[in-house]
Amino acid sequence: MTSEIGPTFRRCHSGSSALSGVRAETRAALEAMCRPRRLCAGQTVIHEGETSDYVGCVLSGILRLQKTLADGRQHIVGLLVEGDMFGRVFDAASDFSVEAATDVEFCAFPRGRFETLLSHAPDLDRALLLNILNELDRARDWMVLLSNRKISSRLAGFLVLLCSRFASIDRLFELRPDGLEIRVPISRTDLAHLLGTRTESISRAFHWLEDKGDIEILDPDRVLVRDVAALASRTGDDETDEIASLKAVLASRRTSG
Amino acid sequence: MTSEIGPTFRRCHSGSSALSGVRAETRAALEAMCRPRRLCAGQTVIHEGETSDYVGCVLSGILRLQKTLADGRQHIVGLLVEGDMFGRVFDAASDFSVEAATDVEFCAFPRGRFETLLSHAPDLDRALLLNILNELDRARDWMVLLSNRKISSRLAGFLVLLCSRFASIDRLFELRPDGLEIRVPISRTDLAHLLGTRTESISRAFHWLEDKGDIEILDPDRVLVRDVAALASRTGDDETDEIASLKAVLASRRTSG
DNA sequence: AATGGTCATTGACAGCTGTCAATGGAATCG
DNA sequence: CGATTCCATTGACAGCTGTCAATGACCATT
Repeated sequence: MTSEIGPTFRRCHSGSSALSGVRAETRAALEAMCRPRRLCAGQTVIHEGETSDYVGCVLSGILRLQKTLADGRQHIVGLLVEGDMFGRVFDAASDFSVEAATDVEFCAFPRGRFETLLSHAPDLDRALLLNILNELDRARDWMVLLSNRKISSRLAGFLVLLCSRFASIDRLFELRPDGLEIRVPISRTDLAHLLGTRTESISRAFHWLEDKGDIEILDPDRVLVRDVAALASRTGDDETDEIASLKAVLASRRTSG
Repeated sequence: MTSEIGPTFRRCHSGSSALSGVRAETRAALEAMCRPRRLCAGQTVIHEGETSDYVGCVLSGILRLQKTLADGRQHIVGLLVEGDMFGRVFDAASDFSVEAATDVEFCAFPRGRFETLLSHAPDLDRALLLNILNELDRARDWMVLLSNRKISSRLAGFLVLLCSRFASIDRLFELRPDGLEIRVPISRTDLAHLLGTRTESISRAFHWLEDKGDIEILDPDRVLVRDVAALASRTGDDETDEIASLKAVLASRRTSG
Protein backbone atom coordinates (compact mmCIF):
# COMPACT_ATOMS: atom_id res chain seq x y z
CA MET A 1 0.00 0.00 0.00
CA THR A 2 2.73 2.41 0.99
CA SER A 3 4.43 1.83 -2.31
CA GLU A 4 1.42 3.37 -3.98
CA ILE A 5 1.73 6.68 -2.23
CA GLY A 6 4.46 8.02 -4.47
CA PRO A 7 2.71 7.55 -7.81
CA THR A 8 -0.64 8.40 -6.30
CA PHE A 9 0.66 11.67 -5.03
CA ARG A 10 2.33 12.54 -8.28
CA ARG A 11 -1.05 12.19 -9.98
CA CYS A 12 -2.31 14.68 -7.46
CA HIS A 13 0.17 17.23 -8.75
CA SER A 14 -0.14 16.64 -12.42
CA GLY A 15 -2.27 18.49 -14.89
CA SER A 16 -4.39 21.39 -13.73
CA SER A 17 -4.29 20.55 -10.06
CA ALA A 18 -4.72 23.30 -7.54
CA LEU A 19 -1.37 22.17 -6.16
CA SER A 20 0.51 22.29 -9.41
CA GLY A 21 3.11 25.02 -9.38
CA VAL A 22 4.39 24.58 -5.85
CA ARG A 23 8.10 24.08 -5.30
CA ALA A 24 9.68 20.65 -5.25
CA GLU A 25 10.55 21.03 -1.59
CA THR A 26 6.96 21.75 -0.69
CA ARG A 27 5.80 18.85 -2.79
CA ALA A 28 8.12 16.56 -0.90
CA ALA A 29 6.64 17.73 2.38
CA LEU A 30 3.14 17.16 1.03
CA GLU A 31 4.06 13.76 -0.25
CA ALA A 32 5.32 12.80 3.21
CA MET A 33 1.95 13.50 4.77
CA CYS A 34 -0.27 12.26 1.93
CA ARG A 35 -2.70 9.47 2.66
CA PRO A 36 -4.48 8.02 -0.37
CA ARG A 37 -8.15 7.15 0.08
CA ARG A 38 -10.79 5.41 -1.97
CA LEU A 39 -14.54 5.63 -1.60
CA CYS A 40 -17.52 4.25 -3.46
CA ALA A 41 -20.32 6.33 -4.93
CA GLY A 42 -22.72 7.54 -2.27
CA GLN A 43 -20.33 7.42 0.65
CA THR A 44 -19.80 10.51 2.76
CA VAL A 45 -16.36 12.10 2.95
CA ILE A 46 -17.19 14.91 5.37
CA HIS A 47 -20.46 15.19 7.25
CA GLU A 48 -22.37 18.44 7.36
CA GLY A 49 -21.22 20.61 10.23
CA GLU A 50 -18.35 18.31 11.04
CA THR A 51 -14.89 19.73 11.53
CA SER A 52 -12.88 17.48 9.29
CA ASP A 53 -9.47 16.27 10.38
CA TYR A 54 -7.94 16.56 6.98
CA VAL A 55 -7.72 18.55 3.80
CA GLY A 56 -8.24 16.65 0.59
CA CYS A 57 -7.27 16.79 -3.05
CA VAL A 58 -9.31 14.83 -5.58
CA LEU A 59 -7.40 12.34 -7.75
CA SER A 60 -10.22 10.79 -9.74
CA GLY A 61 -14.00 10.67 -9.70
CA ILE A 62 -16.40 13.39 -8.63
CA LEU A 63 -17.35 14.68 -5.21
CA ARG A 64 -20.45 16.71 -4.53
CA LEU A 65 -20.60 19.55 -2.06
CA GLN A 66 -24.11 19.69 -0.72
CA LYS A 67 -26.48 20.79 1.96
CA THR A 68 -29.52 18.98 3.30
CA LEU A 69 -32.35 21.31 4.21
CA ALA A 70 -34.65 21.02 7.18
CA ASP A 71 -37.46 19.63 5.02
CA GLY A 72 -35.23 16.95 3.58
CA ARG A 73 -34.56 18.58 0.25
CA GLN A 74 -30.98 18.43 -0.89
CA HIS A 75 -29.07 21.02 -2.80
CA ILE A 76 -25.70 20.58 -4.44
CA VAL A 77 -23.65 23.78 -4.39
CA GLY A 78 -20.67 22.48 -6.29
CA LEU A 79 -18.84 19.55 -7.79
CA LEU A 80 -15.22 18.67 -7.12
CA VAL A 81 -13.14 16.98 -9.79
CA GLU A 82 -9.52 15.95 -10.37
CA GLY A 83 -7.16 18.44 -8.82
CA ASP A 84 -9.80 20.26 -6.74
CA MET A 85 -9.17 20.74 -3.06
CA PHE A 86 -11.71 20.49 -0.28
CA GLY A 87 -11.94 20.79 3.49
CA ARG A 88 -11.42 23.97 5.44
CA VAL A 89 -8.19 25.19 6.84
CA PHE A 90 -7.74 26.98 10.15
CA ASP A 91 -11.23 27.75 11.26
CA ALA A 92 -14.85 26.96 11.02
CA ALA A 93 -16.44 23.77 9.92
CA SER A 94 -18.27 24.43 6.71
CA ASP A 95 -21.98 23.72 6.83
CA PHE A 96 -21.82 21.55 3.75
CA SER A 97 -21.20 17.87 3.43
CA VAL A 98 -18.84 16.30 0.92
CA GLU A 99 -20.03 13.08 -0.65
CA ALA A 100 -18.86 10.82 -3.43
CA ALA A 101 -20.99 11.29 -6.54
CA THR A 102 -19.03 8.53 -8.26
CA ASP A 103 -16.33 6.16 -7.07
CA VAL A 104 -13.49 8.44 -6.07
CA GLU A 105 -9.84 8.49 -5.11
CA PHE A 106 -8.33 11.37 -3.22
CA CYS A 107 -5.33 12.45 -1.19
CA ALA A 108 -5.93 13.23 2.45
CA PHE A 109 -3.57 15.59 4.27
CA PRO A 110 -3.88 15.76 8.08
CA ARG A 111 -5.23 19.20 8.76
CA GLY A 112 -2.80 20.20 11.51
CA ARG A 113 0.30 19.21 9.56
CA PHE A 114 -1.08 20.81 6.42
CA GLU A 115 -1.65 24.08 8.26
CA THR A 116 1.83 24.00 9.70
CA LEU A 117 3.27 23.46 6.26
CA LEU A 118 1.08 26.28 4.98
CA SER A 119 2.70 28.65 7.46
CA HIS A 120 6.18 27.77 6.28
CA ALA A 121 5.62 27.39 2.56
CA PRO A 122 4.48 30.65 0.95
CA ASP A 123 4.20 28.96 -2.42
CA LEU A 124 1.63 26.51 -1.08
CA ASP A 125 -0.14 29.32 0.68
CA ARG A 126 -0.32 31.29 -2.54
CA ALA A 127 -1.55 28.30 -4.51
CA LEU A 128 -4.30 27.71 -1.98
CA LEU A 129 -5.37 31.34 -2.05
CA LEU A 130 -5.64 31.35 -5.82
CA ASN A 131 -7.53 28.08 -5.72
CA ILE A 132 -10.09 29.47 -3.33
CA LEU A 133 -10.44 32.66 -5.36
CA ASN A 134 -11.21 30.52 -8.37
CA GLU A 135 -13.74 28.53 -6.37
CA LEU A 136 -15.40 31.78 -5.39
CA ASP A 137 -15.65 32.90 -8.98
CA ARG A 138 -17.02 29.57 -10.05
CA ALA A 139 -19.61 29.68 -7.31
CA ARG A 140 -20.73 33.10 -8.49
CA ASP A 141 -20.81 32.04 -12.12
CA TRP A 142 -22.95 29.15 -11.04
CA MET A 143 -25.33 31.53 -9.28
CA VAL A 144 -25.76 33.39 -12.55
CA LEU A 145 -26.44 30.15 -14.37
CA LEU A 146 -29.07 29.22 -11.80
CA SER A 147 -30.81 32.54 -12.32
CA ASN A 148 -32.25 31.16 -15.54
CA ARG A 149 -35.75 30.00 -14.84
CA LYS A 150 -36.06 27.69 -17.79
CA ILE A 151 -34.48 24.41 -16.76
CA SER A 152 -33.41 23.80 -20.34
CA SER A 153 -31.32 26.99 -20.15
CA ARG A 154 -29.68 25.79 -16.95
CA LEU A 155 -29.02 22.39 -18.45
CA ALA A 156 -27.53 23.92 -21.57
CA GLY A 157 -25.31 26.06 -19.36
CA PHE A 158 -24.24 23.02 -17.40
CA LEU A 159 -23.31 21.08 -20.52
CA VAL A 160 -21.31 24.01 -21.86
CA LEU A 161 -19.60 24.38 -18.52
CA LEU A 162 -18.83 20.67 -18.56
CA CYS A 163 -16.98 21.17 -21.83
CA SER A 164 -14.85 23.96 -20.43
CA ARG A 165 -14.27 23.16 -16.80
CA PHE A 166 -14.11 19.41 -17.10
CA ALA A 167 -12.21 19.51 -20.38
CA SER A 168 -9.13 18.04 -18.73
CA ILE A 169 -10.98 14.80 -17.98
CA ASP A 170 -10.52 13.05 -21.31
CA ARG A 171 -12.62 10.12 -20.25
CA LEU A 172 -15.77 12.26 -20.47
CA PHE A 173 -15.42 13.40 -24.05
CA GLU A 174 -15.11 11.94 -27.48
CA LEU A 175 -14.87 13.99 -30.62
CA ARG A 176 -17.01 12.52 -33.38
CA PRO A 177 -17.54 13.65 -36.96
CA ASP A 178 -21.11 14.70 -36.11
CA GLY A 179 -20.30 16.49 -32.87
CA LEU A 180 -18.95 16.08 -29.37
CA GLU A 181 -20.02 13.10 -27.33
CA ILE A 182 -20.24 13.82 -23.61
CA ARG A 183 -20.57 11.37 -20.80
CA VAL A 184 -22.64 13.08 -18.13
CA PRO A 185 -20.70 11.98 -15.07
CA ILE A 186 -23.42 12.28 -12.44
CA SER A 187 -26.83 10.76 -11.93
CA ARG A 188 -30.09 12.40 -12.97
CA THR A 189 -30.94 12.88 -9.32
CA ASP A 190 -27.68 14.72 -8.64
CA LEU A 191 -28.20 16.76 -11.76
CA ALA A 192 -31.59 17.79 -10.45
CA HIS A 193 -30.18 18.75 -7.06
CA LEU A 194 -27.41 20.65 -8.79
CA LEU A 195 -29.72 22.58 -11.09
CA GLY A 196 -32.26 23.25 -8.35
CA THR A 197 -35.07 21.19 -9.83
CA ARG A 198 -36.44 17.63 -10.11
CA THR A 199 -35.58 14.70 -12.30
CA GLU A 200 -38.80 15.07 -14.27
CA SER A 201 -37.81 18.57 -15.33
CA ILE A 202 -34.30 17.39 -16.16
CA SER A 203 -35.81 14.81 -18.45
CA ARG A 204 -38.04 17.38 -20.13
CA ALA A 205 -35.12 19.76 -20.56
CA PHE A 206 -32.98 17.08 -22.21
CA HIS A 207 -35.72 16.22 -24.66
CA TRP A 208 -36.52 19.86 -25.33
CA LEU A 209 -32.89 20.44 -26.31
CA GLU A 210 -33.08 17.35 -28.48
CA ASP A 211 -36.23 18.64 -30.19
CA LYS A 212 -34.42 21.89 -30.90
CA GLY A 213 -31.68 19.89 -32.58
CA ASP A 214 -28.91 21.03 -30.26
CA ILE A 215 -28.20 17.62 -28.84
CA GLU A 216 -28.94 13.96 -29.34
CA ILE A 217 -29.60 11.70 -26.38
CA LEU A 218 -27.61 8.51 -26.91
CA ASP A 219 -28.11 7.11 -23.43
CA PRO A 220 -29.43 8.58 -20.23
CA ASP A 221 -25.82 9.45 -19.46
CA ARG A 222 -24.38 9.99 -22.92
CA VAL A 223 -25.19 13.05 -25.01
CA LEU A 224 -24.07 14.09 -28.44
CA VAL A 225 -23.68 17.85 -28.68
CA ARG A 226 -24.05 18.82 -32.31
CA ASP A 227 -22.99 22.43 -31.89
CA VAL A 228 -21.56 23.77 -28.66
CA ALA A 229 -22.09 27.36 -29.78
CA ALA A 230 -25.77 26.74 -30.41
CA LEU A 231 -26.04 25.17 -26.99
CA ALA A 232 -24.29 28.13 -25.40
CA SER A 233 -26.83 30.45 -27.00
CA ARG A 234 -29.59 28.62 -25.11
CA THR A 235 -28.08 29.94 -21.91
CA GLY A 236 -29.88 33.02 -20.86
CA ASP A 237 -33.63 32.88 -20.69
CA ASP A 238 -34.94 32.21 -24.12
CA GLU A 239 -38.00 33.71 -25.58
CA THR A 240 -40.92 31.38 -25.05
CA ASP A 241 -41.62 28.76 -27.67
CA GLU A 242 -44.80 30.54 -28.64
CA ILE A 243 -43.07 33.82 -29.36
CA ALA A 244 -40.32 31.99 -31.21
CA SER A 245 -42.80 30.34 -33.55
CA LEU A 246 -44.62 33.64 -33.95
CA LYS A 247 -41.41 35.28 -35.07
CA ALA A 248 -40.79 32.41 -37.47
CA VAL A 249 -44.21 32.97 -39.02
CA LEU A 250 -43.57 36.69 -39.36
CA ALA A 251 -40.20 36.04 -40.93
CA SER A 252 -41.65 33.64 -43.51
CA ARG A 253 -44.37 36.17 -44.38
CA ARG A 254 -41.73 38.81 -44.90
CA THR A 255 -39.86 36.63 -47.38
CA SER A 256 -42.77 34.98 -49.17
CA GLY A 257 -45.25 37.83 -49.21
CA MET B 1 -7.76 65.63 3.19
CA THR B 2 -4.65 63.76 4.28
CA SER B 3 -5.52 64.49 7.86
CA GLU B 4 -8.62 62.33 7.37
CA ILE B 5 -6.73 59.25 6.37
CA GLY B 6 -5.83 58.24 9.90
CA PRO B 7 -9.33 58.19 11.35
CA THR B 8 -10.76 56.83 8.12
CA PHE B 9 -8.39 53.94 8.18
CA ARG B 10 -9.01 53.20 11.81
CA ARG B 11 -12.68 52.82 10.95
CA CYS B 12 -11.63 50.30 8.39
CA HIS B 13 -10.10 48.14 11.09
CA SER B 14 -12.74 48.46 13.71
CA GLY B 15 -15.58 46.09 14.43
CA SER B 16 -15.91 42.95 12.38
CA SER B 17 -13.70 44.02 9.53
CA ALA B 18 -11.94 41.40 7.50
CA LEU B 19 -8.75 43.18 8.48
CA SER B 20 -9.35 43.17 12.18
CA GLY B 21 -6.88 40.94 13.93
CA VAL B 22 -3.78 41.84 11.99
CA ARG B 23 -0.72 43.03 13.89
CA ALA B 24 -0.12 46.70 14.64
CA GLU B 25 2.90 46.70 12.39
CA THR B 26 0.90 45.42 9.44
CA ARG B 27 -1.82 47.92 10.15
CA ALA B 28 0.69 50.71 9.99
CA ALA B 29 1.87 49.52 6.61
CA LEU B 30 -1.72 49.35 5.39
CA GLU B 31 -2.44 52.77 6.75
CA ALA B 32 0.51 54.16 4.83
CA MET B 33 -0.92 52.99 1.51
CA CYS B 34 -4.59 53.64 2.25
CA ARG B 35 -6.48 55.98 -0.05
CA PRO B 36 -9.98 56.90 1.06
CA ARG B 37 -12.63 57.13 -1.65
CA ARG B 38 -16.23 58.23 -1.84
CA LEU B 39 -18.80 57.39 -4.47
CA CYS B 40 -22.47 58.10 -4.99
CA ALA B 41 -25.14 55.46 -5.48
CA GLY B 42 -25.09 54.05 -8.98
CA GLN B 43 -21.46 54.76 -9.73
CA THR B 44 -19.20 51.96 -10.84
CA VAL B 45 -16.18 51.02 -8.74
CA ILE B 46 -14.78 48.27 -10.95
CA HIS B 47 -16.04 47.53 -14.44
CA GLU B 48 -16.82 44.01 -15.52
CA GLY B 49 -13.75 42.24 -16.86
CA GLU B 50 -11.49 45.08 -15.84
CA THR B 51 -8.30 44.33 -13.93
CA SER B 52 -8.60 46.73 -11.08
CA ASP B 53 -5.52 48.59 -9.86
CA TYR B 54 -6.47 48.37 -6.24
CA VAL B 55 -7.93 46.24 -3.52
CA GLY B 56 -10.69 47.82 -1.48
CA CYS B 57 -12.21 47.64 1.96
CA VAL B 58 -15.70 49.05 2.50
CA LEU B 59 -16.08 51.68 5.23
CA SER B 60 -19.75 52.58 4.88
CA GLY B 61 -22.59 52.03 2.47
CA ILE B 62 -23.24 49.01 0.30
CA LEU B 63 -21.59 47.80 -2.87
CA ARG B 64 -23.16 45.30 -5.21
CA LEU B 65 -21.21 42.64 -7.04
CA GLN B 66 -23.00 41.95 -10.28
CA LYS B 67 -22.93 40.64 -13.78
CA THR B 68 -24.71 41.96 -16.83
CA LEU B 69 -25.85 39.23 -19.18
CA ALA B 70 -25.80 39.31 -22.95
CA ASP B 71 -29.54 40.00 -23.10
CA GLY B 72 -29.23 42.96 -20.76
CA ARG B 73 -30.52 41.26 -17.64
CA GLN B 74 -28.54 41.97 -14.52
CA HIS B 75 -27.82 39.64 -11.68
CA ILE B 76 -26.38 40.57 -8.31
CA VAL B 77 -24.21 37.78 -6.88
CA GLY B 78 -23.37 39.48 -3.62
CA LEU B 79 -23.47 42.58 -1.48
CA LEU B 80 -20.46 44.14 0.21
CA VAL B 81 -20.86 46.00 3.49
CA GLU B 82 -18.68 47.59 6.14
CA GLY B 83 -15.47 45.65 6.60
CA ASP B 84 -15.84 43.55 3.43
CA MET B 85 -12.95 43.43 1.02
CA PHE B 86 -13.18 43.39 -2.76
CA GLY B 87 -10.91 43.30 -5.80
CA ARG B 88 -8.73 40.39 -6.78
CA VAL B 89 -5.19 39.84 -5.75
CA PHE B 90 -2.48 38.33 -7.87
CA ASP B 91 -4.28 37.02 -10.86
CA ALA B 92 -7.32 37.08 -13.00
CA ALA B 93 -9.75 39.90 -13.38
CA SER B 94 -13.06 38.77 -12.02
CA ASP B 95 -15.90 38.84 -14.51
CA PHE B 96 -18.12 40.82 -12.19
CA SER B 97 -18.52 44.53 -11.79
CA VAL B 98 -18.58 46.32 -8.46
CA GLU B 99 -21.06 49.18 -8.17
CA ALA B 100 -22.31 51.42 -5.44
CA ALA B 101 -25.80 50.38 -4.34
CA THR B 102 -25.88 53.33 -1.95
CA ASP B 103 -23.52 56.22 -1.33
CA VAL B 104 -20.32 54.54 -0.18
CA GLU B 105 -16.94 55.20 1.39
CA PHE B 106 -14.10 52.76 1.06
CA CYS B 107 -10.37 52.36 1.45
CA ALA B 108 -8.37 51.70 -1.69
CA PHE B 109 -5.02 49.93 -1.47
CA PRO B 110 -2.82 49.95 -4.58
CA ARG B 111 -2.80 46.37 -5.74
CA GLY B 112 0.95 45.99 -6.27
CA ARG B 113 1.86 47.38 -2.87
CA PHE B 114 -0.86 45.36 -1.21
CA GLU B 115 0.44 42.17 -2.78
CA THR B 116 3.97 42.96 -1.69
CA LEU B 117 2.80 43.53 1.85
CA LEU B 118 0.86 40.28 1.64
CA SER B 119 4.06 38.41 0.88
CA HIS B 120 5.78 39.82 3.93
CA ALA B 121 2.94 39.84 6.44
CA PRO B 122 1.66 36.33 7.17
CA ASP B 123 -0.97 37.75 9.50
CA LEU B 124 -2.51 39.77 6.68
CA ASP B 125 -2.23 36.81 4.37
CA ARG B 126 -4.03 34.64 6.89
CA ALA B 127 -6.75 37.24 7.45
CA LEU B 128 -7.34 37.50 3.71
CA LEU B 129 -7.54 33.74 3.33
CA LEU B 130 -10.12 33.45 6.08
CA ASN B 131 -12.05 36.33 4.60
CA ILE B 132 -12.24 34.66 1.21
CA LEU B 133 -13.22 31.35 2.78
CA ASN B 134 -16.08 33.14 4.47
CA GLU B 135 -17.07 34.77 1.21
CA LEU B 136 -17.14 31.35 -0.39
CA ASP B 137 -19.38 29.97 2.33
CA ARG B 138 -21.69 32.95 2.06
CA ALA B 139 -21.90 32.54 -1.68
CA ARG B 140 -22.87 28.90 -1.24
CA ASP B 141 -25.40 29.71 1.45
CA TRP B 142 -26.87 32.23 -0.93
CA MET B 143 -27.14 29.58 -3.63
CA VAL B 144 -29.16 27.46 -1.25
CA LEU B 145 -31.40 30.41 -0.46
CA LEU B 146 -31.96 31.01 -4.17
CA SER B 147 -32.99 27.39 -4.63
CA ASN B 148 -36.35 28.29 -3.09
CA ARG B 149 -38.79 28.79 -5.91
CA LYS B 150 -41.27 30.84 -3.97
CA ILE B 151 -40.05 34.40 -4.00
CA SER B 152 -41.57 34.98 -0.58
CA SER B 153 -39.29 32.24 0.77
CA ARG B 154 -36.28 33.92 -0.75
CA LEU B 155 -37.33 37.28 0.60
CA ALA B 156 -37.87 35.84 4.08
CA GLY B 157 -34.42 34.30 3.88
CA PHE B 158 -32.93 37.60 2.82
CA LEU B 159 -34.55 39.46 5.71
CA VAL B 160 -33.32 36.88 8.21
CA LEU B 161 -29.87 37.05 6.69
CA LEU B 162 -30.00 40.80 6.96
CA CYS B 163 -30.56 40.44 10.69
CA SER B 164 -27.56 38.18 11.13
CA ARG B 165 -24.97 39.28 8.63
CA PHE B 166 -25.74 42.99 8.70
CA ALA B 167 -26.35 43.02 12.45
CA SER B 168 -23.24 45.12 12.99
CA ILE B 169 -24.76 48.00 11.04
CA ASP B 170 -26.81 49.60 13.81
CA ARG B 171 -28.26 52.16 11.47
CA LEU B 172 -30.40 49.50 9.80
CA PHE B 173 -32.16 48.20 12.88
CA GLU B 174 -34.34 49.47 15.66
CA LEU B 175 -35.73 47.30 18.38
CA ARG B 176 -39.36 48.18 19.10
CA PRO B 177 -41.79 46.71 21.62
CA ASP B 178 -43.77 45.10 18.80
CA GLY B 179 -40.82 43.72 16.90
CA LEU B 180 -37.69 44.58 15.00
CA GLU B 181 -37.75 47.45 12.53
CA ILE B 182 -35.48 46.94 9.56
CA ARG B 183 -34.42 49.48 7.00
CA VAL B 184 -34.00 47.61 3.74
CA PRO B 185 -30.81 49.22 2.50
CA ILE B 186 -31.17 48.61 -1.23
CA SER B 187 -33.71 49.52 -3.86
CA ARG B 188 -36.54 47.26 -4.98
CA THR B 189 -34.80 46.87 -8.32
CA ASP B 190 -31.58 45.70 -6.70
CA LEU B 191 -33.56 43.39 -4.46
CA ALA B 192 -35.13 41.86 -7.55
CA HIS B 193 -31.74 41.39 -9.23
CA LEU B 194 -30.39 39.91 -6.02
CA LEU B 195 -33.22 37.43 -5.56
CA GLY B 196 -33.33 36.52 -9.22
CA THR B 197 -36.76 37.93 -9.98
CA ARG B 198 -38.64 41.16 -10.84
CA THR B 199 -39.89 44.05 -8.79
CA GLU B 200 -43.49 42.95 -9.24
CA SER B 201 -42.76 39.64 -7.58
CA ILE B 202 -40.83 41.37 -4.81
CA SER B 203 -43.87 43.48 -4.14
CA ARG B 204 -46.15 40.45 -4.06
CA ALA B 205 -43.76 38.63 -1.74
CA PHE B 206 -43.65 41.53 0.72
CA HIS B 207 -47.41 41.73 0.86
CA TRP B 208 -47.77 37.96 1.10
CA LEU B 209 -45.53 37.98 4.18
CA GLU B 210 -47.58 40.84 5.55
CA ASP B 211 -50.82 38.90 5.00
CA LYS B 212 -49.31 35.99 6.89
CA GLY B 213 -48.63 38.34 9.79
CA ASP B 214 -44.88 37.87 9.78
CA ILE B 215 -44.06 41.43 8.89
CA GLU B 216 -45.62 44.86 8.60
CA ILE B 217 -44.70 47.15 5.73
CA LEU B 218 -44.10 50.61 7.18
CA ASP B 219 -42.55 52.12 4.06
CA PRO B 220 -41.31 50.65 0.83
CA ASP B 221 -37.92 50.48 2.55
CA ARG B 222 -38.89 50.00 6.19
CA VAL B 223 -40.23 46.72 7.49
CA LEU B 224 -41.32 45.68 10.95
CA VAL B 225 -40.50 42.04 11.61
CA ARG B 226 -42.88 40.78 14.29
CA ASP B 227 -41.14 37.47 14.84
CA VAL B 228 -37.79 36.63 13.31
CA ALA B 229 -38.23 32.94 14.08
CA ALA B 230 -41.54 32.83 12.23
CA LEU B 231 -39.90 34.55 9.30
CA ALA B 232 -37.04 32.07 9.35
CA SER B 233 -39.53 29.23 9.16
CA ARG B 234 -40.78 30.64 5.85
CA THR B 235 -37.40 29.85 4.39
CA GLY B 236 -37.58 26.57 2.63
CA ASP B 237 -40.37 26.04 0.19
CA ASP B 238 -43.64 26.26 2.00
CA GLU B 239 -46.59 24.12 1.33
CA THR B 240 -48.91 25.90 -1.06
CA ASP B 241 -51.54 28.21 0.33
CA GLU B 242 -54.26 25.85 -0.77
CA ILE B 243 -52.85 22.90 1.11
CA ALA B 244 -52.20 25.09 4.14
CA SER B 245 -55.84 26.16 4.30
CA LEU B 246 -56.94 22.60 3.68
CA LYS B 247 -54.91 21.48 6.68
CA ALA B 248 -56.41 24.28 8.75
CA VAL B 249 -59.89 23.09 7.86
CA LEU B 250 -59.03 19.51 8.76
CA ALA B 251 -57.53 20.64 12.06
CA SER B 252 -60.64 22.62 13.00
CA ARG B 253 -62.86 19.65 12.14
CA ARG B 254 -60.75 17.45 14.35
CA THR B 255 -61.20 19.76 17.32
CA SER B 256 -64.82 20.84 16.80
CA GLY B 257 -66.30 17.67 15.44
C1' DA C 1 -37.50 -17.27 -18.01
C1' DA C 2 -39.54 -14.89 -14.17
C1' DT C 3 -39.30 -11.42 -10.68
C1' DG C 4 -38.28 -7.40 -8.28
C1' DG C 5 -36.21 -2.99 -8.07
C1' DT C 6 -34.32 1.19 -9.81
C1' DC C 7 -34.40 4.80 -12.93
C1' DA C 8 -35.98 7.57 -16.96
C1' DT C 9 -39.88 9.07 -19.11
C1' DT C 10 -44.53 10.85 -19.96
C1' DG C 11 -49.15 12.83 -18.92
C1' DA C 12 -52.34 15.69 -16.28
C1' DC C 13 -53.10 19.40 -13.43
C1' DA C 14 -52.41 23.21 -10.28
C1' DG C 15 -49.55 26.90 -8.52
C1' DC C 16 -46.32 30.49 -8.99
C1' DT C 17 -43.84 33.72 -11.60
C1' DG C 18 -42.93 36.63 -15.83
C1' DT C 19 -44.87 39.85 -18.70
C1' DC C 20 -47.66 43.57 -20.02
C1' DA C 21 -50.59 47.17 -18.86
C1' DA C 22 -52.72 50.36 -15.85
C1' DT C 23 -53.22 52.76 -11.50
C1' DG C 24 -51.75 55.39 -7.48
C1' DG C 25 -48.62 57.90 -4.59
C1' DA C 26 -44.64 60.65 -3.57
C1' DA C 27 -41.08 63.60 -4.78
C1' DT C 28 -39.10 67.00 -7.93
C1' DC C 29 -39.24 70.72 -10.89
C1' DG C 30 -41.13 74.50 -13.08
C1' DC D 1 -50.08 74.99 -7.45
C1' DG D 2 -49.73 71.93 -11.39
C1' DA D 3 -47.00 68.92 -14.23
C1' DT D 4 -43.85 65.43 -14.68
C1' DT D 5 -41.29 61.57 -13.42
C1' DC D 6 -40.20 57.65 -10.89
C1' DC D 7 -41.44 53.90 -8.21
C1' DA D 8 -44.51 50.64 -5.91
C1' DT D 9 -48.49 48.28 -6.53
C1' DT D 10 -52.24 45.62 -8.65
C1' DG D 11 -54.72 42.92 -12.20
C1' DA D 12 -54.94 39.68 -16.03
C1' DC D 13 -53.07 36.12 -18.55
C1' DA D 14 -49.85 32.73 -20.32
C1' DG D 15 -45.93 29.73 -19.64
C1' DC D 16 -43.09 26.79 -17.03
C1' DT D 17 -42.24 23.91 -13.24
C1' DG D 18 -43.64 20.94 -9.17
C1' DT D 19 -46.29 17.21 -7.92
C1' DC D 20 -48.51 12.97 -8.40
C1' DA D 21 -49.29 8.92 -10.87
C1' DA D 22 -48.43 5.56 -14.31
C1' DT D 23 -45.68 3.41 -17.76
C1' DG D 24 -41.55 1.54 -19.76
C1' DA D 25 -36.68 0.19 -19.99
C1' DC D 26 -32.93 -1.94 -17.92
C1' DC D 27 -30.44 -4.64 -14.51
C1' DA D 28 -29.73 -8.09 -11.07
C1' DT D 29 -31.19 -11.83 -8.70
C1' DT D 30 -33.45 -16.08 -8.47
